[in-house]
Amino acid sequence: MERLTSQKKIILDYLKSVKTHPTAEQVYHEVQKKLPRISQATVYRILNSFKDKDLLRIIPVKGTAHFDADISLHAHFICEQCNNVYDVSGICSKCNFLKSKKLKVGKVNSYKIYFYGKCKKCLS
Amino acid sequence: MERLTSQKKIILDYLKSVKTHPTAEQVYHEVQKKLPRISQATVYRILNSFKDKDLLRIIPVKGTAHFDADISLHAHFICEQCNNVYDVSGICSKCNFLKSKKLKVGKVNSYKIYFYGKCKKCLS
DNA sequence: GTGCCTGCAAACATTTTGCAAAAAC
DNA sequence: GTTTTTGCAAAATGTTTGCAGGCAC
Repeated sequence: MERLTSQKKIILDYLKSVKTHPTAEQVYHEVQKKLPRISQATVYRILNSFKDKDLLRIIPVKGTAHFDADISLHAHFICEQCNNVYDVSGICSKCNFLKSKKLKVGKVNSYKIYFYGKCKKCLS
Repeated sequence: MERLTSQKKIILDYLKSVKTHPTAEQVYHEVQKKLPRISQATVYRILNSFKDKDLLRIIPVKGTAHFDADISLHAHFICEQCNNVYDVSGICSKCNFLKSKKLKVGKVNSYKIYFYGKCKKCLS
């Protein structure tokens, strides 16, 4: 039976509370404020278990995983300058043909759309 | 001035010759057959320089970069079982609204579409 | 010959693992 | 009390870097 620990609660609460998409490192530093003795290994283990339970999605940015606890269908914008990740909603609903479950190459379970560019903050 | 070395030639030839999307490790092992003394560092350096010159695209699969020397606009299918990457053509041309250069969050330079699922080979 | 490029080894960043102690149930 | 989970440290993985020697020009 799985156990509900304060570490899991606090990590999930944190991820749900932010609109950004933090890395494991950022989760670790933020959660550390409430649990000073937590270790990075625990953060990674918990994030992986959440991923396995489909509680979050991973956005790969330059070889580093970013975590998104909003699993509703939406695209992401990745700033190539600051590496921050932003949500882009409304795009996926227009792409009906992306929803096809079969392709020549195999059976599709899911799809992802990523935009790359320069975010508002970095443009100014 | 940049110099044309046999390492660069052989790596690019290899990437152009395959329809798969090899990792740096796979490039290294393949190129090693022709250049037994090549090092992994050289492979990484050359792949990075090709990326900077826009000769190839990177497809991130579970934290590992796969390299695609076909830079024409196309989507990718990633098999969640064997981690192989396949091309999906014809999809992007249907997504005209993805070509918008402006989003609320910033200025778009490019976009990518990834499908995830189980490939033909792993299904059978 | 000059200066870019390579090979080697070491460093680096991110993530995973083994294990004993601690916490959840 | 039993079993899962944690913290710590070490290892594993993927990638980058410093530097001396080698090769392209």
